[in-house]
Amino acid sequence: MPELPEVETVARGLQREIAGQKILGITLGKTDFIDNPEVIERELPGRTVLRVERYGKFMLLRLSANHAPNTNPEESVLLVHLGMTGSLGPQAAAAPQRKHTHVIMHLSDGRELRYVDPRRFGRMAYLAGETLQRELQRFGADPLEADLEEFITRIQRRKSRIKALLLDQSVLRGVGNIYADESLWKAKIHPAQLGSRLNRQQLKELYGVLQAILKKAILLRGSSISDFLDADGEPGEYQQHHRVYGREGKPCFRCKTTIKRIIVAGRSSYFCPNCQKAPRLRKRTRVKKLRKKGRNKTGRTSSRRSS
DNA sequence: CTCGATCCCTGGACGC
DNA sequence: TGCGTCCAGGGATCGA
Repeated sequence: MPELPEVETVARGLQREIAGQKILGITLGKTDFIDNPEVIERELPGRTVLRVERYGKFMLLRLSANHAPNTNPEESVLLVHLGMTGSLGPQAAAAPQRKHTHVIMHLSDGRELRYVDPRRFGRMAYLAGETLQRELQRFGADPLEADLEEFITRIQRRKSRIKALLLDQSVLRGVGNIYADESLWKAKIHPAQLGSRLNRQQLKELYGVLQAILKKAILLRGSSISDFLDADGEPGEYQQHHRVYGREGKPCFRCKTTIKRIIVAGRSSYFCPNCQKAPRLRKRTRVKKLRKKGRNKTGRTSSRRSS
């Protein structure tokens, strides 16, 4: 599942491999994950891939201006999200086509840039100008670029569970389930803790470990679980450094307590119940009080319906 | 604003 | 061997 380090790895590989290549033509398979397939077919041919960047979990293929008739003349972008199972990489034109190959870009050096995605949870879109700017503005800060103060502000101004905040791409762009759990374990913060209840020291710690973990993972070219491969078809190695993710039932690396899995924000969350203390829940206290006094001031203390 | 539920989709794990 | 069932999960959407 490509998150920030995996996408960074693929983007760097593509930058090295295909920057400068001209897209001569494009062949589409299934297109239900593409915002505007007909625009892609019209706009991409004739453009050169100037460079490849990462933006959160997206890759931005910066494209040259186009001078073909009836096309957008400005520089523009092909936005690619790998979803859960997507991959994007150059192949020899003669290489056998993998199942679930949905986009083939024919490059000027004879190779093909192929997008393969069995589940089609990915996304592809051709964007330019104002539309592109608006799209990019939907996302929060890059965790490797944000300074400590911005990180703290972004977490504290929302009142959600910290796990949900780390996964929310409008808060921070690029963090997914693996690196959220790994960071929370390292910082000894329970995933269900409210972000607004974390103190400055905890947030400083979380900020530091998140950056360190992401940087280390990038050095190791990401985590290859399920079937992640980089642009060269090579697996990453960071999965060997996971401390909690996917380790339900196994001993905590710090204290040997059995790692547990719960659902937070609709996602599996692995944590150590000893190192990462559960937040105090205090939601039912009002109900208790009312019951003790024998009355029902709000009329909502029971879930029973009157009709 | 935030929550949970639901959907998208396929392959892999598992049970019989 | 071959079915059926369940599940994973990033993100969009919807109703509460």
